[in-house]
Amino acid sequence: MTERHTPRTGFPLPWDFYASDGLTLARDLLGKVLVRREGERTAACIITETEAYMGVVDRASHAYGGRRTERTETMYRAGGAAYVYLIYGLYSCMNITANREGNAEAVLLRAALPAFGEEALLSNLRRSSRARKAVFPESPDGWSGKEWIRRLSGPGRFCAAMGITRADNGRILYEDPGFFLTDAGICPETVLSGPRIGIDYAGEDREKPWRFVWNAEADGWRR
DNA sequence: CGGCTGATCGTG
DNA sequence: ACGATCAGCCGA
Repeated sequence: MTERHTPRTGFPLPWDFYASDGLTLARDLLGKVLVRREGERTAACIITETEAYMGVVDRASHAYGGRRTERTETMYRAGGAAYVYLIYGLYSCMNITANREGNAEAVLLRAALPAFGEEALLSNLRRSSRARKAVFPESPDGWSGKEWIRRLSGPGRFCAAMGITRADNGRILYEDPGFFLTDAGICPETVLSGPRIGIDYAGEDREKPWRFVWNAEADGWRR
């Protein structure tokens, strides 16, 4: 858990990286590195799991049927914007918009591997756990190894670790020096797809295999 | 393990 | 009311 160097992983990915359709972007995001600077602190992680939400015709999408509200407005932005919303009154979920303005396609970030700034990631997780302490007095502590990685899995936990909240909604990932994606030269090989999680209400779109998981360990990634 | 449950609040 | 969730607990 020692910081050795700042990630010299190159430059923010440009706007056209996000210009493809949601399904393509969902796959392309695997292995990319999300970097977030907050003051002095920098945290970064490697994206390992995504879900595509395919606009106004997708029954699972917040924008289904062309729904345009204050919340969903961000989804209609051109590719490269962060769409962050609060779910169950407790957790933040982060999407990245895809395609052109008006398409309302977006990719939910569901899991990642810690890449840099583990001090910040860990303290963010501790803080978010503390919020639950009022209800569950026993606070988990001393996470390590497998347990630690597991804590970056799940859209809510991922956002909690990275410190992402609705304050980040609408940030443009290709022109924000404090919040961007970069290509670290990671090329995921072992990628599985399957149905999306938690969308039982989506009728015929429930089974669409629009969730993508990179099995990093199978490609030789160890900690 | 797997399945259930309750927390909690913005959005519509 | 309800949800693109999570953690804890219970039973097997």
